[in-house]
Amino acid sequence: MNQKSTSIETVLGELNPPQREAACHGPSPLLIVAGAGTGKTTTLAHRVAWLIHEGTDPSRILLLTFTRRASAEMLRRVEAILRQLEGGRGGTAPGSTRVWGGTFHSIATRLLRRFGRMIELPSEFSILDRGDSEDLMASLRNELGLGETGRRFPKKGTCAAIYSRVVNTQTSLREVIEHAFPWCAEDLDGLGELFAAYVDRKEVQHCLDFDDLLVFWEALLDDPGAGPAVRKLFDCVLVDEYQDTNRLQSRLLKGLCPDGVGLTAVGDDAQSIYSFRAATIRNILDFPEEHPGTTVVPLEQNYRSTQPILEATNRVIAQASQRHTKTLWSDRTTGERPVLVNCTDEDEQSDFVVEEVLARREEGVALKDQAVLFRASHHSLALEVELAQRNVPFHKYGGLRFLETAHIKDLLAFLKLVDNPRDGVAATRMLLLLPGIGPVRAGRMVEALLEAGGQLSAWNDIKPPPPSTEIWPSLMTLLKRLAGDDRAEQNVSAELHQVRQFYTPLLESRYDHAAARLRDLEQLEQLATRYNDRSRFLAEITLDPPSSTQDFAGEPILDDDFLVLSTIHSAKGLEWDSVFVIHAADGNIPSDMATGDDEEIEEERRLLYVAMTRAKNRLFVCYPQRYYFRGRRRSDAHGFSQLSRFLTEDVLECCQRRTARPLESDEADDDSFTADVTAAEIRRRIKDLW
DNA sequence: GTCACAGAAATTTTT
DNA sequence: TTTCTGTGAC
Repeated sequence: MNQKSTSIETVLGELNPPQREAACHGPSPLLIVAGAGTGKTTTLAHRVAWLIHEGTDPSRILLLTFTRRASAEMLRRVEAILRQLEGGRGGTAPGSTRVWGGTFHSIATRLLRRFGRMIELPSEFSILDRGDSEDLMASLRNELGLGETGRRFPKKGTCAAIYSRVVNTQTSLREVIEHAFPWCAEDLDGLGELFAAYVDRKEVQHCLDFDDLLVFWEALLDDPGAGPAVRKLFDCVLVDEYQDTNRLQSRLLKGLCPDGVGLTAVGDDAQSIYSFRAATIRNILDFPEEHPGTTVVPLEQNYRSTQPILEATNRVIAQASQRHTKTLWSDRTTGERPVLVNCTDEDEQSDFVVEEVLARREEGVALKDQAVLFRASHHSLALEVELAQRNVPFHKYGGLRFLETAHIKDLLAFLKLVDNPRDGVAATRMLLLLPGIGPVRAGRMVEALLEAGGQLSAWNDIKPPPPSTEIWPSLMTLLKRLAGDDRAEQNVSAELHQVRQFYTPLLESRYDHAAARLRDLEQLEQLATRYNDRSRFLAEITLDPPSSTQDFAGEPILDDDFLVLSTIHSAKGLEWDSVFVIHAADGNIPSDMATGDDEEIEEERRLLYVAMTRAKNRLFVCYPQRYYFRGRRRSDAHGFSQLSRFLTEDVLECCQRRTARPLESDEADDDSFTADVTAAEIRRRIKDLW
């Protein structure tokens, strides 16, 4: 006993006073306002460990995080602390804490599978990812004839975005359209009709989309039977990244902890960057009113960055209009000031980044400890080409996911259909792969399937169109084998293998670069070897898709070193020794797509703030002065850009300024370079004569 | 009904 | 560069 309390003291001794106050706070509601790099993860991990140490049953703790990766990291640290407390006397093996950890969506899935029946939801449901929702919207739009009004109807992606916003903000369709999608005002009625059909169809098909997971979780909490049962599961609920939750999510917390007892939220209003997903900064600002008796603990000591970097980032965020004021400070007072890098164009920017990254590596900073951050996924394309040419390994996070590529979705459609034969989205996708089957025929076949209550045998008597007569029986055999009872001992990977054998010839006739795509399929198969439960595999891969190609490769090789390329959104919560923010020009940050109103612009400011605060020791902010308009006839057409409006004089005072062009180049080099440009220019001008 | 091709249009961030 | 829409052949 005595020895144990000594060691908890030692463990807590690693924390500064506010961190410690937060970690050891009692059961009343707690809001930790944690600035960038202030040891938020450490504090939260210590809090969980402290709760367990104080006697809370780990399986009665719910830890909600933004990604599953964040959840895994947090639990790993909790376990490490617990092991420390036990003095290595065993007991806390990795993965043994049994804390409920995951994203809102994955926890929703678990709860709904278990309690869904109490609100008349089938426990066997499939999850539609964003692309699936869009596909369903598209086919319903055609069925309803909404595209035939002469004017063009909003695209499927826009429809899905509007729908999701309505659900997540819990406001009326009219309001959402007026505020966020004014150009769709004329389609108000059509959209209403479409959304009604969408809701009905999901019900018939036993499918839930991402938003449904949250909506039905709330329904569970509101239900007189299920609500208390769910609430009874948890003594403590902790939420990370609270600034990026939406109204619906805050209501879920209220439903879980109506009186706020056992509730902890952690976040930083200055880092709220997900309003496009209906996240609202109001959640964190209003938390104390929503949960009376809240203790607010601010964390302001930054352990990540040097003071010179913080000075610049503090000035970026100081211009924000509404925020919970806090000034971050660090006792790492020495260090280089951030560098503003002036590049003539994008190629020079890429050059600069590659050179500088390699120079850092020479100094002993591994590639893995360096990152290049950008606003939009395509901003890194030129850099990717340059890195590939110079054999610099890199991983890219964010942007188009592996799972969203057509061939992967094709392969998974077979499995999804077998898993839930009512899943019309999967069925349609699969059927369209067959020659001679188009949207009309596929629609009829799906209808027949649904009428038969999802019995695949409904297709036994189908007469396929001539081009598919040969392949049809083998498809039916495949589906029956996958759906058969003897599959109990089958690994998901083995199932995928069977599908792949059937699918390969279809893929080869349908897509270019078949070899590369087939490799992807093999990797997916590899990934699936860890799963024996098909439903779980499908749910997990949908809710938490592998975020980079490399994630497929299983265990990372230890000496594998690579540069990180990431969208700013995907960089949330992470940190690197050296950070390069590229394309810091107006139009990119803030994005031209997001300068509609002041709130959007404020969010773009926070985005730049998030990017810059990822850096520990070195920070480079690059901007190309000139952009070429690619693709069109005149290859020399270009425009000049302005430095991002958020990098004001005030901020620049804290920075060094540099040009990307190497200064050491002697005059001869300079001359030859100029001559080169001139020759190219002359050639272009000659071409322009035609 | 399906498919292949052509031309036009749009183009962020993600559970 | 991808995605959508329209057209015409089978």
